[in-house]
Amino acid sequence: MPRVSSKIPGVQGCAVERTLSLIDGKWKIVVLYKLLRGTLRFNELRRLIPNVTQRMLTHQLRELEADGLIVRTVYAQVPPRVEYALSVRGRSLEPVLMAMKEWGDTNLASDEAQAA
Amino acid sequence: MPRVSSKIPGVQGCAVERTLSLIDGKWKIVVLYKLLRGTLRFNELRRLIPNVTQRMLTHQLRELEADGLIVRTVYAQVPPRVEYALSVRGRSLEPVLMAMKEWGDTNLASDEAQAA
DNA sequence: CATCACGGTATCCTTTTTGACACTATGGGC
DNA sequence: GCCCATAGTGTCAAAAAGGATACCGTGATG
Repeated sequence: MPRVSSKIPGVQGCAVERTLSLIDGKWKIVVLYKLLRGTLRFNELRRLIPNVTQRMLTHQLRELEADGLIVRTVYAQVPPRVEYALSVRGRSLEPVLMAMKEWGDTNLASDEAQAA
Repeated sequence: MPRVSSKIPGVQGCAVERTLSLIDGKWKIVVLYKLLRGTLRFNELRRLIPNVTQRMLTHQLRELEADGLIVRTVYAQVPPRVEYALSVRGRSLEPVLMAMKEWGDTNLASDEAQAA
C-alpha cells in the first residue's frame, strides 16, 4: 500500500490517498466487508476468510483498530473471547466499499481485457 | 498493494478486492484524479505530482494502461509527445474516487485519532 | 559545440508487506 | 495425562513495492 505519500499537507487528492491508505492491506477490505453484517470473533473471521494466516489477520485487525475503523472488545474469560465490530467511523465507510463493489461487479465481471 | 488475493473465484468481496487492486499503487489515485480534468502529457503529470520519480510514474501509468483505465497516445514526433487520458472504463471509476474523497474530507479532516 | 526538453529504460538498493511456522496460557473433555 | 479450542505473539524469510541515479536518441536553441 501507499501508506501516505506526500509529507506536504494540503496537496490535492490527499484525502483520497489517505482514505485509500486506510483500506489498503491485503485483507482489510474483506474484514470490513464481513463486519458490515455484524460483530465477529477472531476465529470466526479466520474461518470466513480462507487463506489468511493468524499473524496477518491479527496485524490487519490491529491496524484497523488503530485507525479507528473497528472496535475490539475483550471478554476476560477462559477460553478468551474477543469480538470485533465496526466503529461508527468504520461503518461510515460503507458507501466507499459499496462504490467499489458496484464498480467491480459491472466492470470486472467475467472478463479481464476490455479496454476502452 | 494486495494484488488479488484469493485464487478461488466467487469468494465474496472479491469484486471489491479486485477494484482496490486496480487503484492501489502509490500514485495511481493521484494520476486518475489529475486525469479526471482532462488529457495530460507525461511531463505535465510529472510536474503536477511533485515527488514522483520518472520511473514510478512510468510504472504506474503502464499498469493503469494495462488495466484499461487510461489510454496512452503516442505522436510520432520529435521531441516525443505522449498523451494520457482516462478511458471510458477509467472515467467510470469517478464515483469510487469521489466516495473516497468525500469520506476522507469528512473523516480525516484535521484530526487523526477519533475512534468511535 | 554544448545544452535543453521530451519520454522514457536500466540497474541497483532499501523499505514495506506478506507468509510459514513454531510457541504460549488456560480450562474443559476424554 | 493428553488433546482441543481460543486468541494471540515472535522469529525468520521471501516477495513486492518504491526510490535513487544514470543513461538513451533526437531536434531545436544558444
